[in-house]
Amino acid sequence: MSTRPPAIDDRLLNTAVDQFGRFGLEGASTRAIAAAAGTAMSSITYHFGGKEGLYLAAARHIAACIRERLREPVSRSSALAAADGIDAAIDALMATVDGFIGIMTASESAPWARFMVREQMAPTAAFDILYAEVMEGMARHATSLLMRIGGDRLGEQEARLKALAIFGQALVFRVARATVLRTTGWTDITAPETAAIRATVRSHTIAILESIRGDRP
Amino acid sequence: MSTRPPAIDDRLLNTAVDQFGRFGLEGASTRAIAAAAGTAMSSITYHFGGKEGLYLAAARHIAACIRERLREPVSRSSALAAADGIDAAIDALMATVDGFIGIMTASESAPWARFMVREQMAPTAAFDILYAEVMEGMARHATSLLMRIGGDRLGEQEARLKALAIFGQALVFRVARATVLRTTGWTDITAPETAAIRATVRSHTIAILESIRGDRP
DNA sequence: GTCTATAGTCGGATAGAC
DNA sequence: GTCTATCCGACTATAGAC
Repeated sequence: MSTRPPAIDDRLLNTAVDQFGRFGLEGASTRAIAAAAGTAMSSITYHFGGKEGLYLAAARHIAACIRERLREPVSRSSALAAADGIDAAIDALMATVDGFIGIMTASESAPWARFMVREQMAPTAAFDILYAEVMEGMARHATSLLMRIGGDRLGEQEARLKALAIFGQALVFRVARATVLRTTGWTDITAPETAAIRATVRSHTIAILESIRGDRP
Repeated sequence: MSTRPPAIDDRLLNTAVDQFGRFGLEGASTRAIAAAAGTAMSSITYHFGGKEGLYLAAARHIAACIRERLREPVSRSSALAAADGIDAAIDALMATVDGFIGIMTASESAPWARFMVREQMAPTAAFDILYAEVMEGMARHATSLLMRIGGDRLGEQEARLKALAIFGQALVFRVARATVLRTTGWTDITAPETAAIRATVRSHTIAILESIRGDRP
């Protein structure tokens, strides 16, 4: 069985992520989504039960795409984290941050991000899906690594805030994309720009982690 | 002249920022905005020429609010930056970051952020207004301070990326608010939570700036 | 499963009363 | 300046042909 002709519900999901991300649940129109997916509007009713069902399915679709994209960095990070010692924890955290930078700079994440940020700032039931499937795991993983690095000098809540701030350094390059392009003069973020971002965020993160390590009494 | 009863166009602007931020330009309805502002829909036509005019006016309104809120931190930072030396530049940058954290944690920035992030990820003419009035100045200011701190070891483009990443640490606490609340267990971000965020971002930023200073040959 | 046709609601713009 | 009344297009949902 070839995978060439995408099933109609797959095409609906992809266009739904795009349109809902741009215009929101009430702003997007099922007419436009169906038309862009090359089908009739009533297909949405048939496959997803209606507009809201399609919206939640779009959230699950995004979560699955991100998990797929994170699979390799996460397993590499976990392998590194299996070793003992603070250096292993640092390497593991850097691998996770690298994976996150990869997503934030990839062009495919643009529609995901529009959808997700909307949910972050005005959450609906879709946020529960996204949090449980994507954010929670990353936050837990990064927090536990930071606590290993910080030892007993670092409380769990402090570690959580540090993890959020560290990821924020990469998040800005997706979420404030228009400002990034204007200030840098870039027209797009491709391989060389990603390398520059990676170098910046890596050096910052190393500086932050060294300062945690250096905080020992 | 008292300022007590807000003029109808002021009420329209505030509700417009909220509704456009939540639902976008096409998702929000002028009927709903007018109703929430306590007036007739045709007032929007009269005062702003239509839906699009109101949208651009909302962007200008946000820019004015943010500039007002940044006035004091910016002048403090500029005063600190007037002194010679790297330490003065570091103090000035920290003051700017502090001001930015203040906005990102303030509850009043929630509607501004919804509107602005939407423009960042799918820019319209409103982004030109926001960039020119708000982002450009902050980016330039922070970049020039970073170049003073880095000396000739730091290129302008590097400094720009560093500025973006540093601000990203604070941005995440507004833009990924739902995730922040879930992972920390907080129900809101008020004074004590802001203090914790401030401590985290300050310590990270100092570590980053020290690493730049330490990069000298 | 996918389509067309239809019903009922709500959208923005505009004209005109006051 | 602010309101009400009206126009017409676009929306979601649903019924039913094939």
